[in-house]
Amino acid sequence: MLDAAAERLVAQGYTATTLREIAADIGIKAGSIYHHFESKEDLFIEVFSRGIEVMVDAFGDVDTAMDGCDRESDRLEAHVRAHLGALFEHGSFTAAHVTAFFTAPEELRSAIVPLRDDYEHRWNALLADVLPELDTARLPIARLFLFGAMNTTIEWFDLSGDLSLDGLANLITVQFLEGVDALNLQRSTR
Amino acid sequence: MLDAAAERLVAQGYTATTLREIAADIGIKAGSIYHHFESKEDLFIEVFSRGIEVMVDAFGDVDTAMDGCDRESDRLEAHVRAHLGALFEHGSFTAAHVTAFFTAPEELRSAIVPLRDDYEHRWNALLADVLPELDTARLPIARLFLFGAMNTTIEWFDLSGDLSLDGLANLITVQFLEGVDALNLQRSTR
DNA sequence: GTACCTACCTAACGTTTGTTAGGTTGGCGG
DNA sequence: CCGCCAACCTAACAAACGTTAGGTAGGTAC
Repeated sequence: MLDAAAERLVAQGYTATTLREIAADIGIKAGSIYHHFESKEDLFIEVFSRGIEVMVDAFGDVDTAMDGCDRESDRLEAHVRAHLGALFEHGSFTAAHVTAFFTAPEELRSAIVPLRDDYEHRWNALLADVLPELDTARLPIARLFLFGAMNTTIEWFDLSGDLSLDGLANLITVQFLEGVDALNLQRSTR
Repeated sequence: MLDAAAERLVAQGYTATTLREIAADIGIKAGSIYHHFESKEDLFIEVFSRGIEVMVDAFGDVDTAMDGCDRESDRLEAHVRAHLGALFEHGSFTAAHVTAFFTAPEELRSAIVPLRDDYEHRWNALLADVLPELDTARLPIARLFLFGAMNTTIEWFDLSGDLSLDGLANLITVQFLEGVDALNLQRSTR
């Protein structure tokens, strides 16, 4: 049911997604939803929360897996790959969060913001490690540029296309670190 | 009236924006809207179209103004500045387009897509000029990364903050061309 | 077997939505 | 002064929305 709600969110946004649709998707009636959640808002708070949860978990997994890694650029790329994985491989929760978060009412958003902030702080810390040369004042902006590149991929990237998620993560990382010309040098990825 | 509709779109998305709200914003009643547009869909097609129009015009202006420019990076930065200007300085049409386009129903979107494609082609041509070294197969991806960085600024950039639009355009451009470390070297902008 | 609980259903409620038919107003052209 | 038309209004319409009250089926506990 949360899955169905997340998928509808991605396709239609918050207001256009109706409880009757979600109920129909999983073969029950709209009223029955209220046995599990207090309201529409309550349901979608759970969906958005899981969206961040998936991201945070993926981030944590990479942190432990890459513990003894000395090449900082590889560590960054692994995290980029994990973020993209959360977007495309672990259900629609994260995708729903990224696409539909700003279509949700203000009260709902403010309940989610603390979780978002936590995730952003992790990225700030990571970037501070990977880019020790970078002026710390520019760090949040660098993160926002990177997030922009990563998150807008849901509007165009196709998992079944010629480019794999590994390849995409590699391209995003090298462009971010070394600039657009570095896209040439990369191994032709699949 | 189109302005009011665009502003509501930015704040609330397509479905959450009601004709009664728009009417109230400009001091008329909901039914009167139908004297100017055939339907809600019709009204928002016009809003989205103008959003692209503003971008395309801004792009064209820079093209003529930068005609005799020899530094390609300056030309790119001017176009980035123009795109950001369309987002933040010329009403809410472009902002509405970027934030709410995917919250609109499919039929409406497909009416707008040709205009979008035209604008994207102009950017592809520009990037091909600015980056002659770049493998043409990577060109659309480079554009998508750049668009990602530019368009997500509406979620965080504040015109009244410490960073000016000129400064932001400069930061985006150098990060795009030379990588994140180049953010350090830039003049501290205002 | 009785009590109970979870998971669902039916049927409606009040509200809001896009939309429409028909009426009113004010200004401009002749 | 008359006719006309654009711009607006009123008042309602059917449909769809989130939500709720009350009922039912099936399983588990004792």
